[in-house]
Amino acid sequence: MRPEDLPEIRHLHLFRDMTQANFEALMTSSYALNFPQGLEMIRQGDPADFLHIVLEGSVELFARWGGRECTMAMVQPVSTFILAASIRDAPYLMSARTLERARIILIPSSDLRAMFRRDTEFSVSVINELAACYRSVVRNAKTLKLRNSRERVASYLLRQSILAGGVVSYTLPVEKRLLASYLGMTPENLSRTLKALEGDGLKMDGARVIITDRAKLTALAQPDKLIDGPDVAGNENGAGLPSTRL
Amino acid sequence: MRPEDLPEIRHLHLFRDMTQANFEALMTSSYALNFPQGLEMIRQGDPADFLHIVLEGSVELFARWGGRECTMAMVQPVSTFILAASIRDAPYLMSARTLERARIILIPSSDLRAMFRRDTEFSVSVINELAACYRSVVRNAKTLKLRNSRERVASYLLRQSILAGGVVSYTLPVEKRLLASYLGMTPENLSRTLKALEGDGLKMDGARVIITDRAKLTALAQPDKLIDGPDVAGNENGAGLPSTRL
DNA sequence: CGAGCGGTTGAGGCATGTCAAGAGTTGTGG
DNA sequence: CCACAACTCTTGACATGCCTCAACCGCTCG
Repeated sequence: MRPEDLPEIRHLHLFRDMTQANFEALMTSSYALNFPQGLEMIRQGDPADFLHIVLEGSVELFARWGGRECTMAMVQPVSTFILAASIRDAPYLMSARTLERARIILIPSSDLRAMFRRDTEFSVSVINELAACYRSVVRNAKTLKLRNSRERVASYLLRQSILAGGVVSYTLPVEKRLLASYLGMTPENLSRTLKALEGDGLKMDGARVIITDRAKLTALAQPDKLIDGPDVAGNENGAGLPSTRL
Repeated sequence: MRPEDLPEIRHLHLFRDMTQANFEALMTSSYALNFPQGLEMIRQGDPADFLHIVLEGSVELFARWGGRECTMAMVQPVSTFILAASIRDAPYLMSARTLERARIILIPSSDLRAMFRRDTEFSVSVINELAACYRSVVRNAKTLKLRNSRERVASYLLRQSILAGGVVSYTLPVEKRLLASYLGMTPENLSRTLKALEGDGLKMDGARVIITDRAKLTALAQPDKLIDGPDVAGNENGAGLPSTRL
C-alpha cells in the first residue's frame, strides 16, 4: 500500500473515529491491488474474505441469475463495498467488476470482525455505515416497485443534477447501457424513454443531459426524500443521510 | 410490559448476548402496546423515535409514493423492525400497519444508541442484525430485477414449502392480495399466474398450496441460495443466514 | 339481510421486452 | 495509417407480460 493512500481511507466515515493505533493495525494487514478495466474481482457466491475499498477508478456491483444479469450499484471513490458480507462471514450476494482501471484496498474480513470488538468507536461507525447501506437498498427497492421506468429515469436524472449542485446540464457518469440495467430496464427502452422525455423538460445530446424545464421534469418525477434521499428538493418528509450511489 | 414478555425478547439474536443488567436497563425504559387490527402505527417520514418488536400478531411494512402503495415486508413474532432508522435517528422509510391484533414493544431509539456504546456484545449483535437485514433487502432487490412475476411466485411458494420443513402442502401465511403486492404484481395477475402454474407442478385450493410435482416446479423457479436464502435446496453457491420474512 | 371485501375471470390496452438492422465510436493489429 | 472487429446507441417492427377496468361470486360481519 502506498503511504498516500492512508489519509484517504482514514477520512471515510467508517474509519474516521477509531483510534490511530487500531487504524494502523488494520492497515498493516491490508493490501492494495490495481485491477485492469473490466475485471470481475468478486464473484457472487464466493466467501467474503475481504472488505473492499475503491481508491481510484470505479466499480460495478451486479447480480446474475439463470443467465440474466443486472447492475445493482456503482461504486465511486472513495468508498467501501460489500461490508455486510464481510461482517457476516457469508458469501457475496453480488459480483463486482471494474468499469475502468481501479485501485482497490483489501482488508481481511477476520481482522475487521476482530476490530469492532476491540474498538467501540469503530463498532459504532460500522453500525452507522450498515444502517445507511440498508436504507440505501430500501430506497432502491421502493423506486423499483413504486415507479415505472419513465419516472425512474426522470428522477434519476434530476437527482444527478442536484447532486452536481443543481446544474442545468451535465454528462452522464456512466454508459447508458449500464444505467438502463441499474434502473431495471433494457437499453432500447432507456433510449426510447429519454427521447420521450423531450417535451417534458429534458433534452439529451449524446451523454449530455440538459434540463430545459426543471419544473416540468420535477412534476413528472415527483422526487421524494424517502426514495431519492434528503438532498433532493421535494416534498414534506424526512431529513438525513447520503443518497444512493450511481 | 408484562413479565412474561421479557424472556421472549431476551431470546432474540439482538438481545441475547448483552449483559443482564444492560438488558434490564433497556427494558425499563421501554413499554408494550396492544394495537387493533389494521392500525397504521408507523408512518413513513416520521422520526424514528422507537425500535419496534412484534411479540404477538403480525405487521406489514409498506411504502407509499404518489398515491401508489406496495408491501415491502411482513413481520412475524418475535422480531424487531426498522432498526436502521432508529439507529440513524432518521425518518422511517416505510410505514407499518398491523395485519391482526398485535402486541408491540417500543424501545426508545436514544436508549438504543446509548446502549451500543456501552455494551460491546450488544453492538456486535446490532452489527450482525443490520448486516443480515441488508442482505435480506439485497436478495429482495435481486428477485425483483432478475425474475419475472411467474418465477417470483414459483420461488416464493417453493421457499415457503421448504421453510415449513419441505412439506407438500401448506396454507398461505398471508392474504393473496398482500402477497401480490409483496411480489410486485397486481392481485389479478397473481390469481392468473397461480392458475397458470397448474401444469407446472402446482395446485391451489383457496389459500391452500399443493405441490404436485416438486421437480417440475423447481425447474421453473430455479431457486438460488444467493436470492432465496441458504435453506433452499438448489445450486452450488453459498451458506449462512436467515432468509427473508413473509 | 345487505354492505364490504377478497378473490377470480374476461376484455382490452399500454408498457416493456425481443429481435433485427444500421450508424457512430473506439480499440487493435497489420 | 488504414482496415477491421467489437461495441454502444438508436430506431423500427413485433410480441408479450402485466396492468386496468369491470363484472361477478362467495364469504364475513355488522
